[in-house]
Amino acid sequence: MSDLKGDLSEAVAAAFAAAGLPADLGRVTASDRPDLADFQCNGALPAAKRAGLNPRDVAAGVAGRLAGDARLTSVEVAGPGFINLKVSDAALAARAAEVAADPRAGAQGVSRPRRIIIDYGGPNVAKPMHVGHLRSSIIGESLKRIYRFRGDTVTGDAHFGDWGYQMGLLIGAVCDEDAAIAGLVETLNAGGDPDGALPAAFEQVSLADLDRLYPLAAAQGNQDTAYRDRARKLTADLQARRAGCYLLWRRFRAVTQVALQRDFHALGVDFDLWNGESDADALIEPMVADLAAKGLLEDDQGARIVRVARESDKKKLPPLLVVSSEGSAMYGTTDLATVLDRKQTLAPDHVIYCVDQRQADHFEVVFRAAYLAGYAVEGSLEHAGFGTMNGADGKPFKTREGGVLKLNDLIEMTRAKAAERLREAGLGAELDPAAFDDTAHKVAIAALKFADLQNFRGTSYVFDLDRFSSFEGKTGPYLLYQAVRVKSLLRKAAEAGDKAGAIAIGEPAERDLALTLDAFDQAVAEAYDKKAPNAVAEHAYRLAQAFSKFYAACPILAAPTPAAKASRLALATAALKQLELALGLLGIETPERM
RNA sequence: GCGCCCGUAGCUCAACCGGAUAGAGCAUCCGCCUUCUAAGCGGACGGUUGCAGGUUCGAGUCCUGCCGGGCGCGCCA
Repeated sequence: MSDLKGDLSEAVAAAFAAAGLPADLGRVTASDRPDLADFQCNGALPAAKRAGLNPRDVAAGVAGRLAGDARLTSVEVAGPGFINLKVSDAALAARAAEVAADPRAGAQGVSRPRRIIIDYGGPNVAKPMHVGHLRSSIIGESLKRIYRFRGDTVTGDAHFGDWGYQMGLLIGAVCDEDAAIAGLVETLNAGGDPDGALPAAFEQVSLADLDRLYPLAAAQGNQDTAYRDRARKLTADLQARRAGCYLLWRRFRAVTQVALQRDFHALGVDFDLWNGESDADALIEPMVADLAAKGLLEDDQGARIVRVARESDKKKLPPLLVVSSEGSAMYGTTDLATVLDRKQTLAPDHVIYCVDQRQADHFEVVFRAAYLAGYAVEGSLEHAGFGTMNGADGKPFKTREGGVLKLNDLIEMTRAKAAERLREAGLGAELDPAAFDDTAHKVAIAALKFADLQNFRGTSYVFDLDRFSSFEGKTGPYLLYQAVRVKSLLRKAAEAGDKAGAIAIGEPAERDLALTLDAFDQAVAEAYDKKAPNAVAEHAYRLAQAFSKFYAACPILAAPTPAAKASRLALATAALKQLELALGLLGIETPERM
């Protein structure tokens, strides 16, 4: 089943071909001028250019061949050679009925499903998530759902940062602060069991400790060479699985995981794999040997590297640093090993890295090394970068106190506001406490996610607390509100025994709603192709808006005739289904009432 | 210094291979609840798309230069 736009494109393409013109120019799009037409085709302009003809004559020739199409009420040539199409109410009604009957609400799947991995470029161990982490999880989750919806087999991998220098820094910092721990680490390093039980002293280390110590240690490492060298050595010790470092690291990982799981769960973000950089560790040694065997590895300044620069590069890319002069695996090493690991375990057709745009160069280096080594097919690794979230001053977001706003605090803040708003609306008495909390949570998450996802992934944007916790206008709660109004309507209709029936289109608001329902497939396809969930967000908003206008203009339960009531109930039902599907693709859930 | 990205309404953001009159929300102002949830609907106001050239029948979109901002550039991740 294809949408009206697709059906009309076929008809217009056929008319182009019949007129001796390239059929691919017969592409139909939604009209830029809704006052003049429902759909348009601009293909006569380039066709005329190629053939050296007058574009209006070409357009008129094509229009003449479309005159008999029963779906069209008018075909007109306008401006320099646009072909304007108006579709009949009957054709719109038929399409709306298809959407109503389709579990996918009119959206098609891909013709050739692929195996996809989405790498969320996860947060680092030892650091609580702050608002900046919203983007990768929200965008990655939405992409995962969009790809899955279109028919691909998708694996989402958190890919935590848990295996680098920052771990060595933290081990050192914790030891400096607690002599007992320092002693234990030393003793265990000398000959303990890395897979043994955690010493009680290690259990005392909390996430708050790590959060407090990390920035201090990082700063110290930047200016103190001896401090840095010790951290590097501890990193190497950790990677060599010396028991003191390794067991302490396991504690770091555990306390971080608890907080991360809480935040991800609150956001409705779920990973199929909770892997981290450390999970690729076992592959590193054989991989290094393999790279050496393939002649890709060079010694340089005490480190071992793979050169990836090309003659054609505008900018000289640095090499991939595989083994540091300390013998440690680097960021790029684990990333490359992860590519290899995935090839062996999941054999993906395509991998999408949903990571901050600033890491574009890093990924280019890793991807090239992977292609050189034969760990991935050229072009199968893709960095879908996103922009940074800034404060009003254009710099990364900070609270008034100067610290970074923690994600959990943002969620709680927004949830409290949603609860207050729900109480004002009188739902405190109507819903039991559990349902009330659940609703407040859904409203808050919708507000946060939609505020982010309505922006194109690649743009950096200004984080504005008021906007993120706003419930009016182009916001998540507005979308939920429209869905909830339909649900309420359908409950009342069910009580009265009213049923949905054949769809008829008459009122302008009904036409607009039907046309908007038809545009869902295009929005999903665009989001898929461009890795841009904002296309779905935009469609969801337009649909909600079209429904709200329809709701205001066309009485449903009090429709003038039983047939009109049945038709409008069917339209409302279809709108709800598509809206909930679209919201689902954004990772937003709809409550029953609000 | 080299490279990448960005500059659109007072603010925050959109804009489908280059198409018609560049769209939303917020803010401001004016209307609409005795009828299905007013977290809503209707209307008004708001633009030389940073600047200057170029390509094109047609440029926010492509090319060149300039101005302004962000980011990256081998042992952090």
